[in-house]
Amino acid sequence: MSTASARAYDLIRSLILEGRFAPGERLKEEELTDLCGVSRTPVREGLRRLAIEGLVVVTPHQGAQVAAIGEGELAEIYALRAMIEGHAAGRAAVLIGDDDIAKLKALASEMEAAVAAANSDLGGGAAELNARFTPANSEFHRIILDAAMSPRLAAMAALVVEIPLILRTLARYSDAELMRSLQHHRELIAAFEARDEDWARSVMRSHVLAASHAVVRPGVGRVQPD
Amino acid sequence: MSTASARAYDLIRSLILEGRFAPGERLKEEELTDLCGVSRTPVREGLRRLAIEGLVVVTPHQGAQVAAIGEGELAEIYALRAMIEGHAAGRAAVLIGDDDIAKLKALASEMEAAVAAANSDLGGGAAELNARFTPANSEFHRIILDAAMSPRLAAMAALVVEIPLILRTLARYSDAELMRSLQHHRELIAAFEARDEDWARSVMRSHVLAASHAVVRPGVGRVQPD
DNA sequence: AGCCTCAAGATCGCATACAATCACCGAGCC
DNA sequence: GGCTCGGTGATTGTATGCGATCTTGAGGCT
Repeated sequence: MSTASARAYDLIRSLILEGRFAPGERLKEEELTDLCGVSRTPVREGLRRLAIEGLVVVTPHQGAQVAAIGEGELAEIYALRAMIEGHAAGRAAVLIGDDDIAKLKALASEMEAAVAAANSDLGGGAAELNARFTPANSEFHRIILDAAMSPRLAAMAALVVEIPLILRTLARYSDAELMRSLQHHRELIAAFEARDEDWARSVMRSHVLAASHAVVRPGVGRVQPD
Repeated sequence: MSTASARAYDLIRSLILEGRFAPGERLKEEELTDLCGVSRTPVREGLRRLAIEGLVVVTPHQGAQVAAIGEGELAEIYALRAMIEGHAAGRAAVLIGDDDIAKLKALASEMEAAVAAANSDLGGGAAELNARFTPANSEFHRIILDAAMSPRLAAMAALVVEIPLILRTLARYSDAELMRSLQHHRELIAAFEARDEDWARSVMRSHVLAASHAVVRPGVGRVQPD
């Protein structure tokens, strides 16, 4: 059995990423104690860990609150993400194995299918798209990150890949942007098969920066409607 | 008064960076309790934080041990550091204030003086050089990182700037390498005064990569003399 | 009316006690 | 003789109690 700390961490993290807590909302330790079914000690440990990962901010004697991020910060985060994931893709290009490439292909197909289903009138639309696309997309990026074989790089990525997820940004993508994203995935796979480090890095940078512009769009999709 | 957690964290971190603990050495919580003068709870918090920063590794039910890093990992860490600090220098070039530039100049002078003193026969040599140079150098890099005004970037930097310090790498620098390092500092300041983002990033990358080659030198300066 | 003071309640930080787990070691068995 | 299997000690993980600090609201003062 895993430790209670880990379970508390996972649960709180999931709740935040699912949007069950509003950005800026205060997280009281006793509340989380009830939710997690463990004592305050492991809850505190999980909270501190999340704080270092940037999902919550803790101020001494004031407790923790869900991180709230502004437009400017989001743009900066995407710039960092382009740098980190680009680097990872470059390393992955020379280190990745054929089995992982096969998995990436399957995930790319899954994402394409998800988009096709949503575009046909039968599909449920944005919600269903999100449900199918997002997990595959996350897995896609995770495989690349793991292939880079650098725990420190992975730790850095953790600092920037999850924040945008809080905002559940997918729904804002236009059709053209989604298509471009799918093409990036295929191009990335091609770069991996060619073992071309520069190509892979470049495509990944494009992929992330494109996503950035789909998300930090002035006046559209504000986090906190006012 | 600061919290006991913070003090425990600072103390353990200092001890590791000073080399009081050998890489790979196991850190028992009760030992640290005695050293820090606080209870196990804040010691544990500090340990977990250090684990995320990569200075120690903790395995469940097995406690913490000082991170031991190999040559390959070190090269990878320097590559990451070049990326991170290069990015930071680029941002800093457009954001830094004149007061910070003045501080950088003072620190550059201090480092030059330290090298000059060590090179003259009066100076105590490598040990004294280390004592004067290293703090000024750390402060130099810290100011640039702060000027970038990005807490996430700072968090990433924390993952890679401290590891090389465990190995106390300065003593291995040749005279030529030290001179080059000093020139990099001056060039960086020039790039800041010119507000040239690309120039600053490029110089910082050179600075870090040069340091990398001074450290990960095959067969020279092994961490654990055997 | 607005601001400051201050006390009560709530919450966090730390210390300590207890429970769970692991490593080490010796005895027994194949 | 080597291997496996419990027993024991040490160490970590978790829960809880107490003191410290912050927030909040009411009351009085300017």
